[in-house]
Amino acid sequence: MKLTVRGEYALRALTHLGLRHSPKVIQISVISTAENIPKRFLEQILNDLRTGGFVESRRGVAGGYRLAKPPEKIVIASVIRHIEGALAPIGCVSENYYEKCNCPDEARCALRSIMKEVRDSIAHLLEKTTLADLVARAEKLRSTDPADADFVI
Amino acid sequence: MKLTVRGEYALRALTHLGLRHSPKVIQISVISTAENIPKRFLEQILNDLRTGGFVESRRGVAGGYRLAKPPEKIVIASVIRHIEGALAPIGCVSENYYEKCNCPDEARCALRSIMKEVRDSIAHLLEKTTLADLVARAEKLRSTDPADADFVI
DNA sequence: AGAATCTCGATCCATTCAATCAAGGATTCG
DNA sequence: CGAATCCTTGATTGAATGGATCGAGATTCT
Repeated sequence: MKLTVRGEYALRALTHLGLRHSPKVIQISVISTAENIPKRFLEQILNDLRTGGFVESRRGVAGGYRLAKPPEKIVIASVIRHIEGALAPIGCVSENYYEKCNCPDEARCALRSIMKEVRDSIAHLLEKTTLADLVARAEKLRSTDPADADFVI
Repeated sequence: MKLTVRGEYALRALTHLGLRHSPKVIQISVISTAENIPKRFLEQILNDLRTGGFVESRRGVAGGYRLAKPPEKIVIASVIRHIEGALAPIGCVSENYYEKCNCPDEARCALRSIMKEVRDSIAHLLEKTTLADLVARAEKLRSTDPADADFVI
């Protein structure tokens, strides 16, 4: 699994929405400045998250985005799969995005068997983690180290 | 971590050499045809593995490649790091290829804390796996399912 | 109507990947 | 020695991907 900037932005935006989860919507520009994400790019990403069913939008003057379901129901693995594609380090061990590789005999490929284990450990971790966990961590981390916490330039 | 075709080829070539580990060298063209890897490309990759200290070469008529050290000493994580770069899914949690990310506060980034766990589980798995393990798996897999094993077209 | 905001497709540029090519050196065998 | 064989190095190509921006259109509120 490789998380591109796109995926990173998606998860950071979701965390932002999760921390302020409510029926009220939040504008792209607010998230953009708070999270330091290029606005136009974030636009694309939020739209993508919408078609994936993770957020919902409201247009017009008081428009913006909010989560489409409670944070506990948003599984990180699903988000990454939707934005980035396979979790697996190589196509031939992916469950959701399988691709045949060109090795002589896939069923007896030793590399494949190792990579399968890598995939499983990644998937296991990310399947059990939800946006609620991310939000909880964010809240916990926010309160740590209050000494430096004030040093925001 | 994402394994490109380049890394896949590198590990398959190493496995090939590992299965036939001896002072005698094996030619590029032999590995190329046996493993179904484009010869010119494999040339590049083996050369790269040589500068990484994983294999050594012998020139001339009876030239070729062999492992530079016993399979037990060749750690898969090192190979992947040399060929592909970071194991971590995102730069800001990489131990060997750290890159700062643009989130407002890296030390309190919830995403980073999750990705750190992913990185650790990947690294743990690949650090403890050596080429000897890969070879052992290959040998074990070779003997399974002997019914279909003969059907090589 | 008009302003604010999301929507959606087109486009751009830089980088990476996979692969090939070309020229040259080194080595060994006969 | 000379030729075959093979490694070495660097350049290059073509396709795909990633990051980002733009512009016009649709929607909603006031």
